Amino acid sequence: MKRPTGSDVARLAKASKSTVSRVFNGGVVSFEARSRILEAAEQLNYRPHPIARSLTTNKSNLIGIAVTYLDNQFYPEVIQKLSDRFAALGYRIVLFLTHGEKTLDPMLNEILSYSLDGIVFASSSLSADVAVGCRNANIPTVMFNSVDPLGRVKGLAASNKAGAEMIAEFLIAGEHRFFAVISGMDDSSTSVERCKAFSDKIVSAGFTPPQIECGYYSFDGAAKATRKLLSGSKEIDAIFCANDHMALAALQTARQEFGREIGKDLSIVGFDNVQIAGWPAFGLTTYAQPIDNMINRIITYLVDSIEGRPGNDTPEFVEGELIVRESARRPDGVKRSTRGDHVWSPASRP
Amino acid sequence: MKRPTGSDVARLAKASKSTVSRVFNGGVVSFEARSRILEAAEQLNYRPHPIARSLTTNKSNLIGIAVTYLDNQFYPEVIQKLSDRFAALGYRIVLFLTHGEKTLDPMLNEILSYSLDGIVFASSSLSADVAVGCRNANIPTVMFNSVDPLGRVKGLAASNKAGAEMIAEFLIAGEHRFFAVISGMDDSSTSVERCKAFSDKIVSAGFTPPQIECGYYSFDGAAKATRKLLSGSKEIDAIFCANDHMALAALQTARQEFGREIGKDLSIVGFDNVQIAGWPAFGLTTYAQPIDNMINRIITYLVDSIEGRPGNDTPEFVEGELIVRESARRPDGVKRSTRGDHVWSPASRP
DNA sequence: ATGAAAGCGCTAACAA
DNA sequence: TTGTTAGCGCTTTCAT
Repeated sequence: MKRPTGSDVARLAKASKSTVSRVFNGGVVSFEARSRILEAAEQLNYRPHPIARSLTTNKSNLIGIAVTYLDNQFYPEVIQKLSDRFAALGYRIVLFLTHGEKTLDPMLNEILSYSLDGIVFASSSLSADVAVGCRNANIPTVMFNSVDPLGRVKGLAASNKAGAEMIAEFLIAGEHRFFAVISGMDDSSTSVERCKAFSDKIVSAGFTPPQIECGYYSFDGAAKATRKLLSGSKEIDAIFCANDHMALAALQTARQEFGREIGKDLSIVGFDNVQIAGWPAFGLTTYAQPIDNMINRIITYLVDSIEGRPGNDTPEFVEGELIVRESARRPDGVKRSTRGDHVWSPASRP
Repeated sequence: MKRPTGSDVARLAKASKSTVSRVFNGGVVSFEARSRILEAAEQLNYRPHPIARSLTTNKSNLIGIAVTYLDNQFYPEVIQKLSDRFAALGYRIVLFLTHGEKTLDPMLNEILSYSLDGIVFASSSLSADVAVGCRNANIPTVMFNSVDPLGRVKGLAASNKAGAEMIAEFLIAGEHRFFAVISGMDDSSTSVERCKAFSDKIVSAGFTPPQIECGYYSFDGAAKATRKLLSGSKEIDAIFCANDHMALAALQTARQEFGREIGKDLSIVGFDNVQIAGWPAFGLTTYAQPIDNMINRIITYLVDSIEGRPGNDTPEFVEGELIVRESARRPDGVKRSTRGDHVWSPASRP
């Protein structure tokens, strides 16, 4: 009836608790004892109790992931991959879904309550302060897809600057003239970096500074921003969106409500390369974050920290590539990548 | 340096461990003692250790969610909602992402290893056996979106039969003639029920039995199925897909590769009403699962079970409604719902 | 190679 | 109302 304990097994196998423990932890145990214990365990359907174990080992084998909304497909993708990788290492994922709360204390408290072995903040719209709080509580912490501007906690992000600049160059090479930007949140380092780099490049190339509208990282927000942009007097022919989720909204709004032909009389470029971006209905040209690479580094950093090895604590930026599809007019120099999709880089210009 | 314990607080506050415990568990404590302890706790930055607590209370406050792929947007939505609701009740979600493994034992083992207070299996493509295993290990378990054909474990699903029948009637009323079905997995009760109910209705109305192709619940699988369907000799004018994820694939494939005008010369209907289905690019007509209602019941059942109250152990089927958009030719009788979208039901036929 | 004993941080009887 | 005591199930010295 009750869940069997190590003592039960010990008793049945005529061994001691310690030996039972050793069997389940790879300790040295004689062949005889081991098989007796294994058999007893089998018979009782025994499984070590992870919580009791955690109490002594001080390890929970739980990794937290904090994300905001899951409707931006980027995050489910990240969760999926993180979960797979961590599972292979014996860790499980505990989810902290937030809603962009501005009062962070209760949330921090929540997170710290669970004795996590590590946590990754995968939300570009969550203040770095919570991550810093975790860091200060000595739990291995890493920010994904955004970084603490003050460098107080490990961060890992795509090279927003390089990506946004490449997009600007791509659009310029594609002979666009009037640029616009749909930004995420004003307090998101990710959005700010992407938009600024894009604008700077455009301006330094001698074009009118892009009109910038905020899409609040949401579908509806981006749709609204698009309406504002396209109803204005300016003849915008290229929109850069701070992420794919918003780009998808912009694309559809422009197409359905303004009759624009995407990739012909209006180009739209996103950032992230979520799966949906490649769907036939969209064919979104976008900057692909090198997710696998980023995940690898996260895992390495976290596992190193958990196991007490010193990690590289500085924020890292990883370069991705521009995936060219149909949502933006193509300049020369688009090449087929080994994976079968098309890419472009300034260097590949003829 | 080290995390402070209840004893530390007790010492500093000149009280006993028990009193400290009481303070953090809503026990009766004198005002004086309480404030002394709270102050000491604050000063030491003390927080009860959940793992130690779990060991005595036998509650982990952890709820497992097992899902397969997250690229079907239905599941992120479910996770989001479950997480929100459970969070409000003080539970956290630990994620078990599977990949349709056919060897269930290691997975069951994994799940049972964590001492979860409850678990919800939210995957129509995962065998009921794992859920039954959990049930047998005495952990409150519920299947979401699928049920155990043998009724060994609590299940909660949309009324697949009612939904699929309604879709069939809808399409018949819309004067379609040649029907096809894209099914999920053959061993998924959900898919089987939906497809069978649809076919039965079509046949009993005197039409040719629908051609059925398997889409394996995946985007690519459904795209392939669509190609098969539309390249065939039959002049199919309506496709019912066992879920939205596949319907979205079918819709795009038919549109892009076969030049079909969706809602005009080819109607496509899905099942689930995921957010994306409502996007302008798709306007997918689909049967909406009453997710909130279902989630409510799951929570109630699980919490009741956890707290030792007897729950209703029989599988439940909840009725949803048919959301009418543009992907299928409309019969008469479509009405505007209070939420602003359009619905249809056989009863509303003129 | 094995066992005895201590203790992880907490809660829960019980006694006072 | 408070404190004392005894575990929860496990790992981990330390002897043997």
